[in-house]
Amino acid sequence: MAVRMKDIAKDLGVSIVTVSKVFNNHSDIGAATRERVLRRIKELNYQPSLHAQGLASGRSFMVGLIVPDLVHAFFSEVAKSISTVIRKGGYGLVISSSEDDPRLEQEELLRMMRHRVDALVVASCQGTSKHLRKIGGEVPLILLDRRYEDFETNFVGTNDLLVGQMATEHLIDRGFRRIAYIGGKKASTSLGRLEGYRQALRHHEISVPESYIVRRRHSDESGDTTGCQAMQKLLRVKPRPDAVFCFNDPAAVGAMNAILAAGLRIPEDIALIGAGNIRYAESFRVPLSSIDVSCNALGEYVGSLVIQLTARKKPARPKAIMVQPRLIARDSTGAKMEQRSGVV
Amino acid sequence: MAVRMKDIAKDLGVSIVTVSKVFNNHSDIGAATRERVLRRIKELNYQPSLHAQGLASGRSFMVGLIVPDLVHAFFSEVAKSISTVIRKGGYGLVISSSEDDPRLEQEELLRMMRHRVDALVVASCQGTSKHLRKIGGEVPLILLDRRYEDFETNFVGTNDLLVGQMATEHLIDRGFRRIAYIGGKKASTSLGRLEGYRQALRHHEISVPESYIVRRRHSDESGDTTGCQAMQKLLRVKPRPDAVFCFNDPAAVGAMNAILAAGLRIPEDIALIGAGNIRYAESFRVPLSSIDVSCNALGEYVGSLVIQLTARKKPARPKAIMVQPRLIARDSTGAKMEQRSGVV
DNA sequence: ATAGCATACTTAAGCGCTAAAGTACAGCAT
DNA sequence: ATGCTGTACTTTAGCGCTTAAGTATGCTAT
Repeated sequence: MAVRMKDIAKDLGVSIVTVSKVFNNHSDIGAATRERVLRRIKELNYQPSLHAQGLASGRSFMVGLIVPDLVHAFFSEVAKSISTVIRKGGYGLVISSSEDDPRLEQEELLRMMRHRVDALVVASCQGTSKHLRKIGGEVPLILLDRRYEDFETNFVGTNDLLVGQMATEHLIDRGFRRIAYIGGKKASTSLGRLEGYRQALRHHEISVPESYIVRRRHSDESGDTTGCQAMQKLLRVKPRPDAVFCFNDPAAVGAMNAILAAGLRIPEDIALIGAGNIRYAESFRVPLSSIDVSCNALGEYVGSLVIQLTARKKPARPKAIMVQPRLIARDSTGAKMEQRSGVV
Repeated sequence: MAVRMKDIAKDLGVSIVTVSKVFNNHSDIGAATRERVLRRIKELNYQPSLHAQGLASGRSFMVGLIVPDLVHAFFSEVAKSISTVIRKGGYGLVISSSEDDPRLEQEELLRMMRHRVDALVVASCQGTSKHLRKIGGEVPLILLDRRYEDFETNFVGTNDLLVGQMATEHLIDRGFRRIAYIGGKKASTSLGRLEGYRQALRHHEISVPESYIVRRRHSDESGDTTGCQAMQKLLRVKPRPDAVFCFNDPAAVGAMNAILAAGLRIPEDIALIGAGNIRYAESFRVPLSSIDVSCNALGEYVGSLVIQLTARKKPARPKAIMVQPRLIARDSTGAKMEQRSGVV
């Protein structure tokens, strides 16, 4: 088995607590002893057992993160960012994916509770906030990206209304009028962006048939497949839309494939805009216009919130932090080719 | 704090051990008591502390996974697959990313040791096998995707020689002769694929200048940027290559951007093939030919190996499992447009 | 009637650590 | 000499669980 404090203590003829105190930088240890212990720790490459530490101290120094899909570049990018930030605070990240399945998410939530994580970050795909409310009572909880109307807790995400407005406004700007929407069924991101889309259209007194609005489940896990199916449905609607706003980029990729497979051109026949500005967005068959949400910013907000929440004992008033979205116009909306950042 | 066995035991007037035995399905508990305990467990939504379980049992039921880059679709796909497989065996997955930085990888390795993971899966970016050898002595270790000449341990990955041969053969088949290679500096995948590339060329008695072979560091984390830079270098070589084999898909995307930015066409001016067949490979600006490596197969092999390794106490003879690669020809090598699987 | 045995539990010990309380001793003032 | 202080430790207890080793009870075979 691994080296224990006990081993080091025995080797040096001191008590276990002395070793513990050296390791945790307590002040009441003499310089000479400290030196000896430190050397031995290094020699044996001692690594404390997180099990024991967690059990004894009541803190795990672990943060849990549950996302709907790790392969979705948006979430892995955010995960990376969160991990980098909290690592500086001495926290580790336990990542897990719900595959956009509420049941699996619930299981993973419980698993995180078993880990006794010090804080929990969830991009939830639950239909209701019921389970999360319960969890929120036990451990500091931060909702990521998606939130619930009836559950006021810490939230870090985007102003989705604005995302929807910006995307739709951009399409209107570019002269499109028959603008369709592809979104998810439950996620608040989809709802917020849909509302923004509707407001923008209303503001410009553009009306579209309800059949222009297609919403599907499993919009994040394998969003491209769903996006493709949704687009195929839209292609059958008369009059055919001349532009589509997809609530996320994977869906937009799927839509792109469907449009091109139908022999139509982007943006000449149908323009396309997504949201998230994922890695490779500019490298798709038609470089994809998107509403950028800074993953780094999200990760940093989450990270500092984690530090805050774990520091205080009294539950603080829930905080909602929103990252401002930003339009990135590319070919798929006929915007002028901008310099590709991938080209150095 | 969370509910403990102690609470349930007190509520029911039984001993803690009785509760533990019910929870772990021991046979020596009466049906009535079992029933009562089970009900109370459910009522209180009891979740055992992994800290305590791990400490007492010496097993953590955790598997560690360290990859160079979570945003690289190949690794997140494999992570997903591994997680799915080992979950069935009662194991959880702790994922962490090294950002293609050997120092960070070493830190994460140590963190995993602190977790006392029951097995460790690493797609390593270390220059040498030194640290990994040490780790391998302490916990069942599985190298994923990349291996070391001088370290015979469990390995799950691809036949890289074959990957290189298949890609190069395909380019030769398609009539290209001035074939360049873009790869990484250290990773065994890059070395193996390079060797396959060389063998294929030799076999067809094609010789290329050494300047056709470009190798860069950080080929996985942000591989697209590196691929782009490498391609720019290749574009300056005279005579210009008419085809490029990139050792992974992100690099190929970067190369693609560089070629198109230079005003050249794919595959008319330069053909391109990658490896990994990542999600979206068919959705890039030019649908990308690639050598497919089944992420699911990798995940399943890793998963069953984990189960095997954790089951036995004696260290078994190291196993090397290789997934057979498969050519997926798309537009970027001028292959006939195949049906896009994204279109249903 | 009694040993033998299975059934259904409990008690005891310990996993590796931490936090709190205790102790020994030197140096100093009174 | 006595008490007081600070320094440098050690002892004790306990975190929540598991494993192994009891123990009490009723049932069966002889």
